[in-house]
Amino acid sequence: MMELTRKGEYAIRGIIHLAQLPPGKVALISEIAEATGVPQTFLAKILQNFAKIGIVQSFRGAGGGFMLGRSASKITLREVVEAVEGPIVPNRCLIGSGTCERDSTCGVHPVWRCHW
Amino acid sequence: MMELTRKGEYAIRGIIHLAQLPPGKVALISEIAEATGVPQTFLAKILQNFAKIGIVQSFRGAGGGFMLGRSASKITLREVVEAVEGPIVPNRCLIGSGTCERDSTCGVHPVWRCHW
DNA sequence: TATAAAAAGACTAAACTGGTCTTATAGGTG
DNA sequence: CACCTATAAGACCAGTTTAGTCTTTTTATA
Repeated sequence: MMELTRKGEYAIRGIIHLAQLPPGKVALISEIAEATGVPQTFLAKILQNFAKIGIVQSFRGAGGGFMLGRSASKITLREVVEAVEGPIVPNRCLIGSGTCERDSTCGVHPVWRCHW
Repeated sequence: MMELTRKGEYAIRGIIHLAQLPPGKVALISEIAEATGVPQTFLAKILQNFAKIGIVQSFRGAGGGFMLGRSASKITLREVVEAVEGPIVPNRCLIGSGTCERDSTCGVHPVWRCHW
């Protein structure tokens, strides 16, 4: 199934919710979870990860919460998806040269490479 | 990981092997498996499935084996991939209307739909 | 009939998915 | 300082999927 996982779908929903907030406003995880219909602790994990790579900013303690780490126009859907799902690439053998031992003999490799 | 599974990769290798044979020639599963570096019983499953949907033709008994079910030019990579991995669609909510209960309220849906 | 080959189906270990739960830590407030 | 509010971190878990293997059956040929 070449589909997003739940995690990917949830990540997008969360980011979009944050993007629609007035700039500078922080949102509680409980609020985001409720609005997006995502299990709160699961969404928290996702956003915590995003905080590490700068897509969102998090604030602990009273008055804390989450907001985007930079302006929405500088965050791509692809970036969000790849952050949770890993690189969008049709085949492992394209990730880097040397990762596939069939690289030199397999007739499929050059085709993938050319179309990607 | 938005990647092909092993099964998808193996399927492609198998089909390409068959496509490179002289037309009308049947290949033993053992031969295909060896040439493509795929575990034989696993590849057999894949090709047996392809036989059911007509992508390949199979012949049992002595002198049997596999060949393409139609000319290679009429078989698309997408068809092969979708046959093993399921439909290539980024999000479950696009599969059919009514499959997602957030359909009417979710701001993400129309975006997906429009770009797909 | 013997043999060669695919077909079918049961079975398995390991990894991944989609979470939950508990504890720790950081920041405000009185 | 004490207390409360929030995120952070990490252990844990059931269920599903992946990537196979193994055995038995069926079919075709010589």
